Amino acid sequence: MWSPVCEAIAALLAPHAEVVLHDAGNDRVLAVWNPMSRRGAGDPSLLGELERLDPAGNDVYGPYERLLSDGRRLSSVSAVLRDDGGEPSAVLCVNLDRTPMEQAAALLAAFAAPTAPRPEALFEQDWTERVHQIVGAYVREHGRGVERLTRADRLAVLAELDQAGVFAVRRAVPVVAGALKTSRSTLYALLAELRRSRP
Amino acid sequence: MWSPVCEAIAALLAPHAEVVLHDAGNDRVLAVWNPMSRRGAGDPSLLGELERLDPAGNDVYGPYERLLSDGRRLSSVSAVLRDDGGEPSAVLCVNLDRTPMEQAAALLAAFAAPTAPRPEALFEQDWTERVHQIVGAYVREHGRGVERLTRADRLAVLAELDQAGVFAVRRAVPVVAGALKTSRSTLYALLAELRRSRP
DNA sequence: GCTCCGACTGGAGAAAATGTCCAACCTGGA
DNA sequence: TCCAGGTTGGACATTTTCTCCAGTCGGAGC
Repeated sequence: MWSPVCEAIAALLAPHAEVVLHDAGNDRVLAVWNPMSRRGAGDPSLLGELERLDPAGNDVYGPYERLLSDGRRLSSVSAVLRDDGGEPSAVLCVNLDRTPMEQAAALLAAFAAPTAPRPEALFEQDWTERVHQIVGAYVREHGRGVERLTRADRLAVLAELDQAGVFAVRRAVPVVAGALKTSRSTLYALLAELRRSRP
Repeated sequence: MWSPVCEAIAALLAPHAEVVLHDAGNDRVLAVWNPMSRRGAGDPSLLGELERLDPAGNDVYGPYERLLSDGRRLSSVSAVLRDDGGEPSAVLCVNLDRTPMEQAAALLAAFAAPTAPRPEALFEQDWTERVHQIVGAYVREHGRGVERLTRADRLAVLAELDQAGVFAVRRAVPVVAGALKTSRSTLYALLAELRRSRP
């Protein structure tokens, strides 16, 4: 039903864009045009996340940024496609490779800004939002709602969060526990495990 | 003695660069070429800072960034000029207005990155360094070594640090106290005062 | 020189936060 | 059904953060 739209979008953004269509009902990828990450009948769905992100009833998410495993950066937008009854029937994701533009920008920026320390760059004021972004990104990527994440998933998310320095912030643990819908206890346990494996 | 050099540099970087020559001995500005911030016989000197920043005996600092009150961004480098005896005799600062380049870069970057949340942008990993930068900038700007800052100065610096969210980081107070060469107690007192005036 | 005063200091201890532990409790699979 | 492994709330230990205070210091005024 939505295929033509997807194909058109894929064609329009031809060189570096991927279009993915998910089935909202059974957590499956329906089709991929111009694939960048290998996929086909994966597991994605984002209903869990959607509820959290969708208080205003807005059906378009992003553009948010994602990192491909090979380091390329994508700008992603997702849209919930609803059937006549207003129920979500599919989710459309468009991923645009940003690296080319970014390289150009970086080149120019480097001219303006010497190797030096960064601009004003104050501390992330609203790290709480940041936590949700990271968790949300993971959830979207893996198509499993927060409550359905496996232990390994949680470990992975924690690794990212830790990497991002979240736990250097005061009061971070309770917030993360909340975002991950888990208890403080468990979080500490996972964290310990994480640090044991890569200290 | 150094005037020709300064003049040459000023001329070379003509449009948007300022060159300032400080007397290292008596905390005075000797001369300014192509002034951007109004100055003439101000108070700058940075010996206090120099000692801290100069463990490796390197006499060139920066480029670091500074913010002009009108919002323009500068890339600054300073160099300690020594006399025959190896004693610091003057300090040369070159300030380059970065805004033009930056605007161009921003334009291009905006193309690559939609309005969305920022790139990777993880938490400042080394906020400690950051604290020193902020303090250092203030000290340089006001030409008074850390130990010679007035109460008001300290309050101002704290305001900046607080603004930058430093105190949301764990273990921040002792570090800041150290950087400000003051006691934890005093720091808490100042902080309380600060928050009382603007909560 | 002496006193007063406001600011600073180190240390003591309260309060809050962070981490650790554990027994009870799910939950899915043999 | 029972088991193993993971999770959980809560108690408790530890660490950090904050407050308080009595003592000190240095300058202004006498």
